Amino acid sequence: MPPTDELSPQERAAPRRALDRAVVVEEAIAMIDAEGLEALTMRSLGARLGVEAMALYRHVNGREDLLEAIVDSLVDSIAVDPGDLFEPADGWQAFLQWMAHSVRSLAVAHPAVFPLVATRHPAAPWLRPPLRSLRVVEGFLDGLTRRGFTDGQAVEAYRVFTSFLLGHLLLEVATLGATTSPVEEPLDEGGAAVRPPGEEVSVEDFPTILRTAPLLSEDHTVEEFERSLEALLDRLDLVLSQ
Amino acid sequence: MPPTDELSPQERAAPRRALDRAVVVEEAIAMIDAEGLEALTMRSLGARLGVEAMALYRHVNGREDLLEAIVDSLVDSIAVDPGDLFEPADGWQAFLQWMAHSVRSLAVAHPAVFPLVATRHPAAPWLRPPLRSLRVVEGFLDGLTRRGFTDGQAVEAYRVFTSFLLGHLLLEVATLGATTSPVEEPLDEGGAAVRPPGEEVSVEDFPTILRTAPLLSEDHTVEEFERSLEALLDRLDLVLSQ
DNA sequence: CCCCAATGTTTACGACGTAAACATCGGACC
DNA sequence: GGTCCGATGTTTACGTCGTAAACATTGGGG
Repeated sequence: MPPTDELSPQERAAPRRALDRAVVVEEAIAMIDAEGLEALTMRSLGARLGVEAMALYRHVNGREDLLEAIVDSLVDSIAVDPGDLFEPADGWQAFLQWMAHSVRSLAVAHPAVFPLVATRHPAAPWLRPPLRSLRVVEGFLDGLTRRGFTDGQAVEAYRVFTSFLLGHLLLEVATLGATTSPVEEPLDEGGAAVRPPGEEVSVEDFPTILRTAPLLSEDHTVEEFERSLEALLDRLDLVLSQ
Repeated sequence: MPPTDELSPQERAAPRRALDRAVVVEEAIAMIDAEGLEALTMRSLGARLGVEAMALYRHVNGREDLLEAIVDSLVDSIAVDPGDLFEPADGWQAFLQWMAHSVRSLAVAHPAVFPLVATRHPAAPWLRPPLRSLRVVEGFLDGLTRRGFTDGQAVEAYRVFTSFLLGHLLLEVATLGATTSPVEEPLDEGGAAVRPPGEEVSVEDFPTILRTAPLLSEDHTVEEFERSLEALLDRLDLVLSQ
């Protein structure tokens, strides 16, 4: 091979990568992870990539399209059963466990982006977050029907499964954001519409909360996820066997 | 009584109500219901109230505070067991059913606001959306402990209950938004980064989706909610009895 | 060699949230 | 009854946002 293949001058010194759609999206995700959703701005993302804001418009059709692409990118990283990893004989329970943990690891890896995945309107009304891509839904339904579910059962499982994932993971990333977030706000401030100190509400007025406070502040997100997943599988098992 | 008590001139002719925090918040909710979250602007809300944007700042500490107040207002409308409506003897199942439907009616009444309730960071990390007010949590925990739950069981029930409500209701309002929303976007547009027509992805490439499409597009949100709620109660029952 | 398509920049505009100074006005108090 | 004041709404202004449009640059193919 010819030696002309060496690094070109700007490849050596350039602190900025060549821009394309994938790079823009990837860097946007990294930025949200690092500084939060509200910090993602066309201008700031451009700056992060060493480029003016308008340069991004060559690769992305505006901010909305960028957010859409971010969501798509994350959802496409969900590992649906590869087919050769699990034999159908492994059972649908293992299959669903695998999928659940795949989605959960996505959420935990990008807690600040997950609310976007959860709340943006999907392309079709029957595409339910967080399993909101055709590829993933196809994999889900196919995986179940190949393991003995009827079409109706698979679709019903899709519905309860998405509800389960959405509820648990949204709450999990919320607590994650709370413990990691920049700083705890003082929650009070001299201002216009603040309550007069006489009628301030406080935890003191709620005896049951006060009593259970130590329990409430324990973090059980992980076990909770596992046990609720188990419960869901049990429930599906019951529905299947009748 | 003296006749000076009659309507003052501006009360007769004024199309705008007297402003205060409650009115501002109430009108903001109405506006979101009518035109969506992104249509809520300080300027537009002011216009709707017949007032300049800056007038709102007398009653609300900026946009963030307004959104917070909207969420608080909705959450405070959740009817927790009034205590005289249910006797403890009615059982915790009826109590939880009551609460679940109370929260659900809130979500259905304000589908465009509910995502706000679901995703905004609560005041404390253990305050889980959508049951994110001290009053509601106190009512929840007290209601259960007065019906035989231990503190630990009540707190665990709080966790699974919030996950359940969040997942189901967020998905329900999403479909509601999809069927009600202004207009279905064309989803494609001549533009920069559109796929070349050769490698367009389409539902046609996903046989299982294609086959189950009629099932997928059926709307079962109501029965799904009821049946999942039943399943959750059964599960709690099991945990209780052991 | 020249030209053009792709890529990034400059400039500009309107909408947004909000700080600050100003205007208005109805009741409390002497 | 006049005078002041606090509450409420308005005006003006600034910085930031998303983005349209025109322009500059540049590297590879005829």
